[in-house]
Amino acid sequence: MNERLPVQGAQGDLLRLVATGKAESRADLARLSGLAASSVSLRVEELIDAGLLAEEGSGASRGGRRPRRLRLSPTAGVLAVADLGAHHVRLGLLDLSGTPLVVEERSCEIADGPRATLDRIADAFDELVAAHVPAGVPIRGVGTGIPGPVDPATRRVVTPSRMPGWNDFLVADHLASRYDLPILVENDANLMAAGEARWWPDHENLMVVKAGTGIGCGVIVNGRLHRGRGAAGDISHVRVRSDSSVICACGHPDCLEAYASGAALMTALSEAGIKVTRPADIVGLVHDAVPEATSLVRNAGRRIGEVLTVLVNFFNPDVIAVGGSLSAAEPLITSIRAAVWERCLPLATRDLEIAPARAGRDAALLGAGALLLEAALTET
Amino acid sequence: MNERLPVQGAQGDLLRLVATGKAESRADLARLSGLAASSVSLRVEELIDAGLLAEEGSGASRGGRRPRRLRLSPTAGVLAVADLGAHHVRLGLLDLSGTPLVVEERSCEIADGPRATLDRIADAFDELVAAHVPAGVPIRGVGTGIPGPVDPATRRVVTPSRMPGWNDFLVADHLASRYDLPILVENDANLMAAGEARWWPDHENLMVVKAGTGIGCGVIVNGRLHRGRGAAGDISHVRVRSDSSVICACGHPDCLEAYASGAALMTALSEAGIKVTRPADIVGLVHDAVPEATSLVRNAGRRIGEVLTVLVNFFNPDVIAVGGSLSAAEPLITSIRAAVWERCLPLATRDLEIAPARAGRDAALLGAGALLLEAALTET
DNA sequence: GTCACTTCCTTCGATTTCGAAGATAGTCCG
DNA sequence: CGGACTATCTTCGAAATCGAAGGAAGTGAC
Repeated sequence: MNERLPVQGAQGDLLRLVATGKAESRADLARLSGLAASSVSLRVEELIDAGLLAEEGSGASRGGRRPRRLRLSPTAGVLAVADLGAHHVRLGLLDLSGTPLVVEERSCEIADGPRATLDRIADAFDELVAAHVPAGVPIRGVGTGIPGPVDPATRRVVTPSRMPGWNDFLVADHLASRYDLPILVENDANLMAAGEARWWPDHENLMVVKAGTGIGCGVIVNGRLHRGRGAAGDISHVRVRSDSSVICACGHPDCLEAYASGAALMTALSEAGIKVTRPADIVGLVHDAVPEATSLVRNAGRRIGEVLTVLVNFFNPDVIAVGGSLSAAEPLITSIRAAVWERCLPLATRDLEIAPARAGRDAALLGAGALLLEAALTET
Repeated sequence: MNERLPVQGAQGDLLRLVATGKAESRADLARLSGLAASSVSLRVEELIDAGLLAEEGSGASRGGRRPRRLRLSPTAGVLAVADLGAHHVRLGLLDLSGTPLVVEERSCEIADGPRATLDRIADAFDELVAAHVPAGVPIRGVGTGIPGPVDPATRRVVTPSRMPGWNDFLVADHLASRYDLPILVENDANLMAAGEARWWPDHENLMVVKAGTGIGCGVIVNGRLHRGRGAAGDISHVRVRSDSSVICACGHPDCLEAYASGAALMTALSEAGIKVTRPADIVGLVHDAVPEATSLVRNAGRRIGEVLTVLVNFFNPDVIAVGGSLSAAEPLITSIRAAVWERCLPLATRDLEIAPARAGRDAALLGAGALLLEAALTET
């Protein structure tokens, strides 16, 4: 039921191109892969025989013979992916092209420790597979997002805050003891960035900011996730310019998170006598034009924007995609834009897009799918 | 006399591995290139026949037969490289492995405009070639560094400050009219980063800070220069936290450059009645333990370090190499280190090295050589 | 409809690349 | 100094890849 993908050599590249939607025909594959058309035909033949690809009707003509459209076979396999939060886990099954077959959310206390939590996720995977995957369709990979830093070398959780019992835990090894498959363990903001990247196909350098309870950020460089030492993309503990002085949970004064995160805004609102329980409530207040909320969100956007100016000058991204529950509040993005436009170098902002994230709520799951496909295709 | 490198297919990879010093024998090449040992032998044979590689004695044994050492043939060709400053140009000839054959500095006013300046460089190249290159050894590429932003797509100079007449000038095209060869035009800090990268062979992610009259920075991601839209790496116009308010030449208040550049330090020293004419003079004052100078340098280091904290958290480099004339002042690097260690996330600084640049004065020329070799090997 | 043209895909001989086996040339140790 | 071992490099048949040519299946103009 669980098998590694039986691909070798150039087959992997071709399968990837079809799975990511970049190629739909043998001709596309020849153009994009650099292989000779004849070699492509041979490999595609093998992939069809292996049950990984399928021919399905024909595509639109580009002025000549219509291409025979290639698709991933529905029996090619599924990926089991999860995104772990503090009090719940979002999980689902994807086909190899990253399309969700089923997604659901379950409650789950991360404070219960890694073993209990991961077993809970694995049990949920088993249930979903039993309910939604026909017999004979194998699982090809298992992945999960973690709300804390993950060392890319050892794939263990390192110095997480609010995750008691997880420090130095070898998440990948524990999952590997249950699944003999490619295993992905990655920071949740990084997964979100990887998922978002698919929606910006012609853009090589992205920053994806997640504005929710905390402030996360993932970076795509040259189309690939930049991990650094595992903390890459962190912007929440940058010092902001401020008159007063607030000590952040990390011990340093005046972190961005202490001023502009959903948690900080909720504290400020409740001090003003306005009751909110989730960051999404703030969006509602902004839509209802509650002045305190709008002003707070605008302020948060300006602060985030000011931090981004440094990074835009340095990194010159093509796109800054803003996601997370707070991103639905329009003033947030508007004021981020204003701060960046005002202060950055013209060359850096010339073609820069600052826009709401496109991938939606399942961004992290989609990102896990994208990275898992990559892992399944290269590690053979 | 000027010819493109006659390499095709896998030959390029092999030549690059030898030129960059990563491989010295056929066995090295087989290991590093992923090709079969037999294929490597065939290609090497061709490269030797083409006069690009040469066999030279044998290397050290690793417990078995000694390898036959491969070297670039001295007749393989030379690269002509320059690094343009405001009032002078440093230029030289390198062999294909990036070793300087001759380097010299000439005065040259960038304000004379692009045509006069570039022709002056090209004339200098011709003189150097006539004097130092035996007949029959071809030029394989021409490159120059520019003290301003270069659009990587069109390779034209964009919105430079202090370079009258250069805006939108197509530097590469102008050089191409004189040399039918691979042409490189790149920002000088980027070249310096590319040159420095060779001295940190096992490090994939570098920031190279150039602390001189101005403050430049180049970024190496995954071993390759990150260009962004042409301004990537800029850190000089980041806003710093400050009580007073200084307007920078760029029009914005409190840019890092206005506080921590060599130019700013010189202004502050002369206001204190201490006369200096070049940033290097400041280093002398620090060595002589002049308290005003030491204090200023320490302050500048702290400010630069504070900006770097943001970038270290975000980018997680393996190394920050500090070069430029000011970097010879020890307190500069010490205080950069202190600021970064204090404020950054532990995961980001765990194995981070902050060290003086290793490539020396010719870093930019070496970088130009490295990038030109790349261009000469891939563009065929 | 037919003719010129374009794109898609396959066939087939030529070329390149591979990999196993072997020749070559060392080291290390008793 | 001889034998076991290791690493380097080459030889040669097998397998993969290529590219030119051609068939298949369209579009668009007249």
